[in-house]
Amino acid sequence: MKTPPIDQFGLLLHDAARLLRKRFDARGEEHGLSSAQWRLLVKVVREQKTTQARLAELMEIEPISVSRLIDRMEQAGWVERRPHETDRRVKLVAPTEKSLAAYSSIKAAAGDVYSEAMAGLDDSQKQALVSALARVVENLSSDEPSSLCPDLKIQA
Amino acid sequence: MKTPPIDQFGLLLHDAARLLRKRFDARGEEHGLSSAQWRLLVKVVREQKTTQARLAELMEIEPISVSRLIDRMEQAGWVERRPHETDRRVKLVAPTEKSLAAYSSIKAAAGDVYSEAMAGLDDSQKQALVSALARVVENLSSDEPSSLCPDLKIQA
DNA sequence: GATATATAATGAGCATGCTCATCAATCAAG
DNA sequence: CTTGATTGATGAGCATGCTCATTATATATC
Repeated sequence: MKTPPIDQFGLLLHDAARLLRKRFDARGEEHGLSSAQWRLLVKVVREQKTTQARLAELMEIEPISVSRLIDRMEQAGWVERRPHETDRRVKLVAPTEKSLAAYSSIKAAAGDVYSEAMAGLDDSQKQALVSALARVVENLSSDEPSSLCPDLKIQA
Repeated sequence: MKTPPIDQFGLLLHDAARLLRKRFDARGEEHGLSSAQWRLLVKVVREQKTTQARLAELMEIEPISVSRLIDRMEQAGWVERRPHETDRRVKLVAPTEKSLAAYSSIKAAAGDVYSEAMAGLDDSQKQALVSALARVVENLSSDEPSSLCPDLKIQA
């Protein structure tokens, strides 16, 4: 296999993400959690009790998307929505016992899928891949679409 | 910024793809083509006249997804569906004049977005990123979900 | 206290992917 | 020729993201 041209970047990135998601969801039949739900659950477990707005900020998606995700996850018994003590606008999201019990085994499954995805790359290549992706995310997360920020360093 | 741990791989890949898509679609207001439609249009222009089944194979997505995409793209005047001369099951998809006229300028816009995404990476890092992504796609495209194929080489 | 603004969550509706199921047309085996 | 399997396209319905708009509550300012 030859090294692909740079202009395949978008296609490759898109396909890799889609295929990884698909693979994870296929594995997910064991636990009944989609990849999007898994990403959210990781945040919820780490934060213990969080507002939906903070989850949206952490995941860098829109609050409405969090709302829909939590709708389904609450339905499936992965998380609970509880009222805030003083601020009645807020709903605090907390993991259920079911989530905490399944957490480590799902984490292991995620690790397996990542290993499959990066099979054949050595450790330095894996590290370079993850670092480069982090740089891409950082570049594209900027508020100003045209700011190229060439001075930022990824490995500083 | 520190080098992120490997277990952020899925999150980073997902976010990078989503942000790239979002950035492209934002740029797309100039031409009225979404990133998914752009991916399909590239294939259609290259192949000139193709069946939807072949497009699905090329894009590694399901035929039904191609069908829906083409529904919208035909509506918007980017492609045409024509009957096959002998096989009445088949619909041949062809680019319109509008597509051919806009092709190069949209391609340039895509290149701009890729440049933004990979800003701050030097040429060898970009090449390594694209190669690694190609390897990931190859790993995950395999029919057998558990085949790790450790002997395949990316740069051979 | 009254009013204006900001924030948290969500409703409506769309795009892009998926699975499962269906229909029509073709091709292969007898 | 007929039966049966395969293939090309699509319908139904779901998940995950989005934008735009709305509702309810808090907070800041006059």
